Amino acid sequence: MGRKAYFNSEEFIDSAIKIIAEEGLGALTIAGLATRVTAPVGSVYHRFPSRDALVAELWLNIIESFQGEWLKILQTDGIKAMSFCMEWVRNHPNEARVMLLYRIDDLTSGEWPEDLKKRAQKLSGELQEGIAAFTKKQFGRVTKENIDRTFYAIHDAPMGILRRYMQDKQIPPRYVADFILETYNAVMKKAK
Amino acid sequence: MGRKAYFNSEEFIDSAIKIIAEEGLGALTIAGLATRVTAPVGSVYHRFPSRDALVAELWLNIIESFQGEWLKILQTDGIKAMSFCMEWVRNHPNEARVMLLYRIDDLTSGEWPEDLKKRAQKLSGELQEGIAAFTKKQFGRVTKENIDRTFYAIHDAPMGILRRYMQDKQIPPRYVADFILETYNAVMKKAK
DNA sequence: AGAATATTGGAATAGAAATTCTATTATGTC
DNA sequence: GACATAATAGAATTTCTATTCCAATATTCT
Repeated sequence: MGRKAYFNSEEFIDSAIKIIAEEGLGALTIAGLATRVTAPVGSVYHRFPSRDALVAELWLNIIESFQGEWLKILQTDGIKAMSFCMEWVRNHPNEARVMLLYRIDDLTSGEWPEDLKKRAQKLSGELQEGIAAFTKKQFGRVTKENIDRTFYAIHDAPMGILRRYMQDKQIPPRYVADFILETYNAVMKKAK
Repeated sequence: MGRKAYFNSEEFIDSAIKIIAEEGLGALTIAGLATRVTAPVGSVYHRFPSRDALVAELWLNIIESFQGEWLKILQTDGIKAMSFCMEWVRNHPNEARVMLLYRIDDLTSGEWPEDLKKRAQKLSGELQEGIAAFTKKQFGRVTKENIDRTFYAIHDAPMGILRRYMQDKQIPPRYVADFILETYNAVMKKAK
């Protein structure tokens, strides 16, 4: 019961992502967001308790969507996981920009609702586990150095180059996959 | 003539770098900075026309200091350039944190004094040139893909993994140099 | 129809930080 | 010692946004 909603959370989130992707984090103001959606600011606050909550939600949505699939693929095949990574960025330019150019610490002032914190911890835990599991499969022994090695080949190096294209507002060319793959082969082949 | 200065620009810059490195960009306020240096806010504005100018200056100082030396070494030896990169980060933890975790676009609102803009353009130009020159030496032919390849091996991949340690407020272990070197050898050996 | 309520609308408020402004205080010069 | 001026001091002001608040409006339920 009650009045029919003109605006929903998703709409606000999507527009917020676009604003950040196009004009940077500083450009994301509640008033600006409302204007973009042609909604009153009250409607934004009707959906989200605070700006921080909105941004945290936005961030978690992106990471959950990317990381969930990525880690699943990683369980079966490291090389496929890297291609996925490339293609995901090519297919989700706005989300990729937000994910690759901003760290959550700088997006918000850190005053999140409790449930969002839980989701963030879960994500972080799953990433650690996923990498650890893959390290075990690949090297047998799970040492700090081996984990770092895996993290580098699978995550840091790919994200490193993709970030540059995001910064230049470009879609990464397909040949970037070669660089990533060559790195993977060189770094992951020999156990330590 | 005139009164003796208690505070100088460098002092403000250094403290600002520490604040950003330790507590994040959001923690850098003029009042907070002044307090940290036990100076009045007026003295900050006596040295810098605006917060943006201060932050731009700080950023340019860091990049000029790192990139200048790095590019010089790169002219003679790619592998040495990578070791330098590692060591620089280990030796300048605060500066490295600022350099690796923040992009200048997000540090300031973009309203810089003209001379600072010039310095930024110069830096960017030198980086492009340095990479292009190295690409030429390495591959002969300077194609877009070859440049991207060099950029990746020399810059994106190393910075990618170093960023992760900066994020965790850790000093990167020396074995990271191995990963970077293995990447370099794998990616830079074959011309395209 | 009338009651209950979810939602819109948007003006008013609050708060935090940058910036300005006006003394005041040293320091070197004539 | 008086003058010019570079710098300190820090209170007052401005600005920019998040957030609050309350009235107006639809929509469903009984």
